[in-house]
Amino acid sequence: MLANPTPLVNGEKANRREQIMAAAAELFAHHGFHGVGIDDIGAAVGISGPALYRHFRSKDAILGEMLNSISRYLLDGGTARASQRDEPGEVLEALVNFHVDFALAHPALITVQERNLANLTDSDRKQVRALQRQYVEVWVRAISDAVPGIGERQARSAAHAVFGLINSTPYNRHLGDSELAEMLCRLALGALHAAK
Amino acid sequence: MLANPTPLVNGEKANRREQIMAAAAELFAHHGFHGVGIDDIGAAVGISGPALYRHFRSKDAILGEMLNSISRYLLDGGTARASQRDEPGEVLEALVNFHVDFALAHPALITVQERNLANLTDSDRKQVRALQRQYVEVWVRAISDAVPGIGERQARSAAHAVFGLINSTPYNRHLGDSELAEMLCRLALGALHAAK
DNA sequence: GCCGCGTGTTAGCGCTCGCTAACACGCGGC
DNA sequence: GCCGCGTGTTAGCGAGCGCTAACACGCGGC
Repeated sequence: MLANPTPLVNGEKANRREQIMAAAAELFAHHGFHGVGIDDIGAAVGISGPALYRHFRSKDAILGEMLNSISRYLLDGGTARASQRDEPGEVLEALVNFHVDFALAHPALITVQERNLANLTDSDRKQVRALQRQYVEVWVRAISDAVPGIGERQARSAAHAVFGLINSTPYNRHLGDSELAEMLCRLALGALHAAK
Repeated sequence: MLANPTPLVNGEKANRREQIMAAAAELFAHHGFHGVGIDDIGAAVGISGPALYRHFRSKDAILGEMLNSISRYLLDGGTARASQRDEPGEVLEALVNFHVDFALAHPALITVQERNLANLTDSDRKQVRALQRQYVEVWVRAISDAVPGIGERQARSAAHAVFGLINSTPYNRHLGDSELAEMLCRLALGALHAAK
């Protein structure tokens, strides 16, 4: 699954840029952007610090590209799934499944995206914010359609809350992957059905 | 409400230590522990950098005391509320209300506690982790009692997920406080009732 | 009236950080 | 066979960090 033309992160046979981004994601998730040095990232992929500048313009650029590709992946996946279904309940369920799958497969990316927005360049942050806003809009529409009588602001709040629920995967290592996926989907849908 | 003998954070007439911790919390929440300098914290309370060392042994100590007092506040409040009720459903509801109130009143503290565990001293981290574990246990017991047939591991997972849901307050500024509180409580309880 | 103490200041040390410079080296194409 | 290019190395820069040192100053108690 998630077999991408330009794989988001796989850390296997990926080219150097992707290998670096994967390693950086783990480090940023654990220690925070400012807590990770250029040398740490280099060491994590078996080269030494300054060699990174053959692949990225700066340390900021690594984070920028990382958050941009995460946000774009979520937005593209979300809009695709939302447009493939007709039944409002099915759209919501598909979105929940999609987000849960991502959060389970890439907890480090979830963590970085949640914590490190403030460390982006102004222009990078603007781009990422725009993508995130659009992704939230997909959810807001789906929730508004599936939960009769809910207001738009309420739907937006519920969306953020459910993101928080699903994005708990980095702290949530007590169940097997498939069991956890099922649990998170059930909790998310249970929450949304109680939203109004 | 929250009228504490040793107020957690109030930023008003508090003594210097608490004033500093409140300012540091906001800064850490926004920029991350390593993204905030001693001079920034000083400036935020109207004194200059090194003067902080009259009140705290080190920058680490500020974070350590902050996270410790948050964790202790949650644990104490949680155990108190859990022991004041008998009906399982009421216990859970009281815990949800308590956590929601805290998350709404102190979004910056929520953010710091979520993101900066890794920046603690080893001994501080050990203490905080222990408190957090106990707090989770309070929830696990409440969930196990209120949701018939749920396993302990499932209850623990659900607890973490609901923490994520409630702790979305830092991103969730679209509703008024009381409306948001009601929404979060409803979502949290809706999720928990769907847990099994 | 002085002294000690609590709390503030500025200067500056030592270290680490992001990043650049200068150089090394293997490989594919003419 | 050489040359250029992609990708790596180490040395070192300037800036910023946490923290200490040395000093200033007002206030309450003897």
